[in-house]
Amino acid sequence: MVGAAARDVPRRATLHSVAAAAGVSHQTVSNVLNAPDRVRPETRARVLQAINAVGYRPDEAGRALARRSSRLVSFHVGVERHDRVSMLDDFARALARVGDAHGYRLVLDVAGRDDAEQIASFEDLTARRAVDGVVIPATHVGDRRPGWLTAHGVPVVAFGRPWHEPAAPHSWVDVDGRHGMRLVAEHLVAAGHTRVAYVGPPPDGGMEDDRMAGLVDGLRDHGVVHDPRLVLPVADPDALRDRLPAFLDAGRPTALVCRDDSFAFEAVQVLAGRPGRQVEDVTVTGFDDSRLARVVRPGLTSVAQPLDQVAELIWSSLVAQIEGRAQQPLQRLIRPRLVVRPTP
Amino acid sequence: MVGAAARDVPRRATLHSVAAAAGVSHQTVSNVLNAPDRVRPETRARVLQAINAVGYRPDEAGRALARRSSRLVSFHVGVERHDRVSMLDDFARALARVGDAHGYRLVLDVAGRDDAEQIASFEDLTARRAVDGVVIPATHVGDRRPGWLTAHGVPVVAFGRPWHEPAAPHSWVDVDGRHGMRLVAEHLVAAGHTRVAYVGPPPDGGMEDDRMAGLVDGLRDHGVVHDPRLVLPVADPDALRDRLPAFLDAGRPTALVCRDDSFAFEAVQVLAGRPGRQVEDVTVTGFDDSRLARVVRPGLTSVAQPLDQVAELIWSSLVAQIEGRAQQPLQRLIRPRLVVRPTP
DNA sequence: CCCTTGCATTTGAACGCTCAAATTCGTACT
DNA sequence: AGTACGAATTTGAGCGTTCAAATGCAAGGG
Repeated sequence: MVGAAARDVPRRATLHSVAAAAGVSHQTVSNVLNAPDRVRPETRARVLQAINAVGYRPDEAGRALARRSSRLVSFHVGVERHDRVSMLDDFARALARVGDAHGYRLVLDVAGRDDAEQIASFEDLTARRAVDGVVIPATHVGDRRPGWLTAHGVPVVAFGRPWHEPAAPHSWVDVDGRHGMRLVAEHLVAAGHTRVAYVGPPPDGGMEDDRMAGLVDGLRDHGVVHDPRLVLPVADPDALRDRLPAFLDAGRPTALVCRDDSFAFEAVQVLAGRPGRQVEDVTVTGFDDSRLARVVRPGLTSVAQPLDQVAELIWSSLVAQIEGRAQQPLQRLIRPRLVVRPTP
Repeated sequence: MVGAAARDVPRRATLHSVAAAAGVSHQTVSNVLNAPDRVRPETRARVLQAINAVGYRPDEAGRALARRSSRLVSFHVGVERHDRVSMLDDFARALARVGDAHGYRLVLDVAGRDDAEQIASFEDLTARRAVDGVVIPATHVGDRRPGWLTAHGVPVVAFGRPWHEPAAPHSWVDVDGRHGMRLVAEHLVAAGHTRVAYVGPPPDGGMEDDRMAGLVDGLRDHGVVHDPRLVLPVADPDALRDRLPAFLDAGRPTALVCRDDSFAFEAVQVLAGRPGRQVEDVTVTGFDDSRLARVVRPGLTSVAQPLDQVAELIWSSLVAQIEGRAQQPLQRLIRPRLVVRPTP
């Protein structure tokens, strides 16, 4: 039953059948589709009419084979997920949408437990010419993937800086977390806070340092000296449950700047659970402006990642690389904006 | 620079070059890969050796053209997102992972604002032979997409029942929400609850009715008659903020069964905000066992959708349809399980 | 000893497109 | 009038695979 339709149909329209119908050569039909300016307007109209009459659509496999390009890009994620709140979802959507406008599509590849395994997966994918390029949606300190891909001539753009090697020659886009945290600091100082604490994972030589430094710098720029004791290093948001209350009692901060929305969310929960105190006693801020930040109460002031812009940049570089007209790697830091959510 | 590697390489290994190296014909090499049992073990070993020596990998475009199948399946989502918490993420991951095991890959298609637009997108995709089939990750009452696809011979499996037309001939997999709610009811009755309220969107002739009915039936089966006044119909979780307090005061339920985790999450927030009362005074349950249910406090007892199993079923049917050996449509209801999270 | 059978392997033709080069044709230039 | 040019169009090859049919070859039956 299923699939029968494909067999019943007299025959699939091809470049040749359309050409015959329009009284031109197959290549003229191809030109009408791929380089309309090369064909005379009257001819073009006639061909277009024939195309519509038979409902012709170019076959992707034929195209891919002839142009040696699938117009497919791998969105590569590891098999395990670390983040409690996923931005991946919104990001993948933005990427797919923008890619469509460029004539490219996104393939979801879930493979590999670590860099080595993922690199093996890239090797396979590109050797089979299954994709034209790769998007790496998140990087980590010491990430070997972008380097491998670039070294092997595979078009790639990473979302995330090469922290360990700032001069790495591959393309990347990242959100300027430091700037984001400065915005948070500015906002808090303007609201009268002077005892501002930072909550997040300990320094890792990468993003963690960057975010915290942004806060400290931002506070300083607005006349507030950050007390180094007002830092609560916790690897995982879950740990806040045990450690946050004592931390609050010891330092008495009036604001809690969290490394991301997961930490912020957990912090809010802990605050809400303190007997005899109001959640609102301490202002909590997050980062990512995830769905969590939007639904939790009190609403979380958070730093929003401009995902559409990131997607736009990624494709512009990726397409340039794929089409062989990439002058130099794209290496761009994007300034996020602050989304202020006043406690109701 | 980029892309240079592809040009420098002497020449890409093909079926022919491997065949020449192994001293056999191209077809024998093809057989070693696609039908190993057709070739003598010694020959097979020799060919395999040649394949490894040159690092040959079959070209996907060539394959797709010859077998008229891309081994690509569209994961089709609309441009707008309705859900506050997305399971899409986990679901897409599960689907991609299982698909890989079947030799298929998932393409992320973000297109269309309504059924008609999405159908146009399907039409295009299949006419270009860009994909072999489609997965529809969520259906709605009156959904026209699965019907259109099936009528046009496009392999499709929907995640979600055809509520308006139970006998619809297309393939689908769904989670038995009614059963899930029965589990919730059973759990609550066992915990001693008798005044159990339901919170969720008003009846829609589909899933909404099903979930609520499951609760009512479940309660009855365990000796509790559900008071029809203990239903709070709200279209959106946000509305709970205004309406839940009065509802609680009026009916004094001891348990709040929510249509899904978004509602449950919102309910917990409202409960936590009530002056002079404990969150724990009322037990809240959710549905989906989303990330939200896992991180909110108190932990939400929720109904877990067995996404891996769903993915497994979807691919089994999809692949059967694609390969033309589908006997009859897959129409399967899966029983979810209850994840109990005791309030600490 | 020849013919059949069946297995292993080879041959050649698609599949549907794009690219590069060749051809046609009308126009302008000498 | 003859040639040169450029634009529009056509021709033919090639992309790398699979499928169907043909061939080669050894073993078994008459």
